[in-house]
Amino acid sequence: MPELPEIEIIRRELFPSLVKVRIVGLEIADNKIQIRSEDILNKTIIDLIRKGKYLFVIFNDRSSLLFHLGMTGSLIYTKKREILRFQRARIATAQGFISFCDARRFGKMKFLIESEREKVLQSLGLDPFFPEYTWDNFIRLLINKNLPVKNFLMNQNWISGIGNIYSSEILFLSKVHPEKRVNKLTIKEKKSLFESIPQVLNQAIQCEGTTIRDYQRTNGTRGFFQNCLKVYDREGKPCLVCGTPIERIKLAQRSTYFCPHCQKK
DNA sequence: CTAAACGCCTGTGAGC
DNA sequence: TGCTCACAGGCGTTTA
Ligand SMILES: [Zn+2]
Repeated sequence: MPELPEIEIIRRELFPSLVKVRIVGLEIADNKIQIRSEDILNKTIIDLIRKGKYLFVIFNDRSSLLFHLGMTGSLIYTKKREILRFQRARIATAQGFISFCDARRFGKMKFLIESEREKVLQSLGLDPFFPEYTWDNFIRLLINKNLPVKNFLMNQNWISGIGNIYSSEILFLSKVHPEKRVNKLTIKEKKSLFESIPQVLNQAIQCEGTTIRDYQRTNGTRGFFQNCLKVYDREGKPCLVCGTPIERIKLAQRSTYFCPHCQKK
């Protein structure tokens, strides 16, 4: 479900409800989640950090909870204790409840001490909104890569936060064909990609994320960037720039959408 | 080493 | 209505 913009929206929405608040309970309804209540009970949340598609709830002793929402995960905040569909875990705070719902159970929820969190953060590639996202660091990543640029964008070890929807959108804005090999990109295309990545993600954040089927904000409502998608899920529909029908192909076993006229190999 | 393919999970909607 | 199939915002592991 969620890529960088959706996680960032969730982080911003949860922040005022969680920071400076104490954990008072934990209920787990899925044996794939292994957290002991005593790991987090009575700790106070001091920050919420996002990198790529990961969200960390940081406690006063620097330990943290890691959340990754997989394909269908959501974090729903409620004042009262509620039974929600596909709920895998529920955290009670002094103020309310956070429910981790996730139909396909690809998501992750783990307790980490500080050094473990550092390791996860280190393993993730450049986040497009971190200060390390610079032109020099960006082009260094492209060296010696012989794979389709779409696959490159989706690999979280190089750049973190881009998934299947936004990779197609970024490539359309950059006018780059998704199958173009990274080592064949022109300098102009590289520059265009470098700029399009934060631009598309930013627009999606302004629109509170993309809800096509599963994504929900923390109050259960939908985002609206799905109304602004230029190519994703628009197979056969006219390109909004030139009118050519949008095509769908498979790359890395994932649907990939592009305009064959605006995005030449 | 790099890059591609597979497997994990469950739900939904289209077509027959 | 009921069945089957394709498909779904991801990623860790296995294979080539
Ligand atoms: Zn076009």
